[in-house]
Amino acid sequence: MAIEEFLEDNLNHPTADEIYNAVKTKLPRITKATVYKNLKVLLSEGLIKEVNVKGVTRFEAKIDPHHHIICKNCAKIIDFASQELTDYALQMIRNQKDFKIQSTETIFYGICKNCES
Amino acid sequence: MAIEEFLEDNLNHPTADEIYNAVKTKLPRITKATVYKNLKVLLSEGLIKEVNVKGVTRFEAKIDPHHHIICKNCAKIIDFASQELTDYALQMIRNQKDFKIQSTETIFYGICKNCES
DNA sequence: GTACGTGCAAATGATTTGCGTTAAG
DNA sequence: CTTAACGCAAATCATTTGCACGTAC
Repeated sequence: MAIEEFLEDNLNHPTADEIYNAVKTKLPRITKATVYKNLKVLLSEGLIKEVNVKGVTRFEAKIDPHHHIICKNCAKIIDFASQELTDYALQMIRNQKDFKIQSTETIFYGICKNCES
Repeated sequence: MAIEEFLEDNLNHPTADEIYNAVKTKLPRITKATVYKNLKVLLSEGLIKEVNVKGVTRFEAKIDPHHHIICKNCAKIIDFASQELTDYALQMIRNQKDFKIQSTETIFYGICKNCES
């Protein structure tokens, strides 16, 4: 189980399948079911977070709140930390009465260096 | 096909399944495959947008750029229009060099009135 | 022995694909 | 006739579930 955490720190925003393949090199007998079960546990413990892009679910080790930049072409994700932006967004929404807001995250869509040829 | 668009305007952020059920009352012989095919066409034409929450894909008629407030409990989504927030976010990211940013969207997570009992 | 995490295989659910049919120009 | 959209059934893909087993306390 600690194996998952280890992996989370290394790769950037892998899918469940990518995690499975990576862990398999260390634990050849592991199955996807086990990976999913552990991801679920880690999620419920708040140790990791899931991000959804174009219907693809990816996971990341949860550090502090941050934002994401996503390539519209290859779906690559990079983090963008900015407490300032978080604060500003929360400021904007402060008098929303139908929801009790708990957190916020901004997503930027664009094309990464690799994909603009 | 125009039927889909019609629906998009009415319901708020329905899933493919909800769209299917709604359209079926008008066109009883329609199938999910047709709904998916049309959703794909509308997406590629830029007439609708998809939003992903907790692995659930929802669709909305594309109007102008806006943000979303999502209930962590029931996954209900409501829109939050704020050009000001959009502008601020783009301002924050302006000297990002690895990505050519095209758009941005902020998501707020919270609990809706209905779900806080 | 009791409980928990595992591997495995089967089940589920969403989305996609292939294909024969149909309606419109 | 030709094309594009459709309905249908089967296929695919991600994720989940049930269950029997082995290890640790």
